[in-house]
Amino acid sequence: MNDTSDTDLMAGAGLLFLTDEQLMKGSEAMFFAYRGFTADPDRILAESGYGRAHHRAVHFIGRSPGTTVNNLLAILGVTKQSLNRVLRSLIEDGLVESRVGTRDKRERHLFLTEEGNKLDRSLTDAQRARMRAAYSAAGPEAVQGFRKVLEAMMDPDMRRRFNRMKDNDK
Amino acid sequence: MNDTSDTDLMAGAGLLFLTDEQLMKGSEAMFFAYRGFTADPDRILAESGYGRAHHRAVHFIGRSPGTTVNNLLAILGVTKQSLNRVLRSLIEDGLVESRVGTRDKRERHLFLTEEGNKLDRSLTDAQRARMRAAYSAAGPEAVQGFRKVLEAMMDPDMRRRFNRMKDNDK
DNA sequence: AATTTTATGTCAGTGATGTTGACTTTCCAA
DNA sequence: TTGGAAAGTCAACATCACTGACATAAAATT
Repeated sequence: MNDTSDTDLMAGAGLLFLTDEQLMKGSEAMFFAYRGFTADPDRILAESGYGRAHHRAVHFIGRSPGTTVNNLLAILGVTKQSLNRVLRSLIEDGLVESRVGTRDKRERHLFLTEEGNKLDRSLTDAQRARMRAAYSAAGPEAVQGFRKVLEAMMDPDMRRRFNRMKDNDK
Repeated sequence: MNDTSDTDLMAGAGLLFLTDEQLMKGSEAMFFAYRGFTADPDRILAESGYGRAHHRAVHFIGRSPGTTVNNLLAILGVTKQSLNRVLRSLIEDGLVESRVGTRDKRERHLFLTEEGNKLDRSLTDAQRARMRAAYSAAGPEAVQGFRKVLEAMMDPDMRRRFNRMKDNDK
């Protein structure tokens, strides 16, 4: 049933020995790690009555103030109907401000209010703390490898977008 | 261990120089990478009329044949009501078999049927292909680091469980 | 033997998040 | 002026998660 084919052996500039078992463990590590990754923000969000979708919207608006709805849609990879529901609640609750574009009045530019910034900061702080702890535990070389693999795992479109988003280290 | 390799990332003994910006980029990389990570299985599942919850159940049953419902609950971190809905549909569709325990008749031991194995394989193959591609692109040292950071990012309970899962064939 | 705990299953209700489809309003640009 | 892009809205629906309440059976404990 279980093959131990020659796919275990990858030849090339860097020789890579990867068994199916190692790849499967990698997948599972990704699954469990992502759970840990979202655990702290989820707790904070639950208190505020928001979910992960709100977190993502707040995060990327805080990261790129004045971003348009369309841009946010592309980053988040959801439908405008789904995003609209989230944005509406954030705007109603006074966490996000939507300003009609000056150059193109069809566009809405999104900004965090002071209250929105407060939530953003508390979420970011929590997530940063976990990232920092994980990085510290794993060591500096591990961090480089971590980032390289994550980038390689993205869909090409998202990788391009990711690398265009802000100044890259490494 | 070797603390002298990346001076731009290292401070003294075990302390990392990590700017908030670097940590934030790490978080975003995690977010985008996870989207890529689930993209291929999601496509396959959509054709079969299943979701990620089914994927996870099928995966871990395939990985540990004979596992109990309770064990699966702990691994997946969902409520029994949520898991039950998923398991019921998988059993009804003939992908999973539930056998009453011999030693403890309260327990149900879960197994994949031939059809369940087929779905599991197609999902696993897709995810493995992406993992393999990402690993190849990132290089062998990166893979080590990737795994180390992911493990450090897990909640302690899950990390223990993850590391205990290695040879768990029951 | 009686009671409690454990393991599982089920029903009902709720909420967050996502989808498609159909439509309107606004407004830039050919 | 007309076509189409951008944004918003509404309806309907699916998935997946949650809580709470309850049922059943069997193991464990008293």
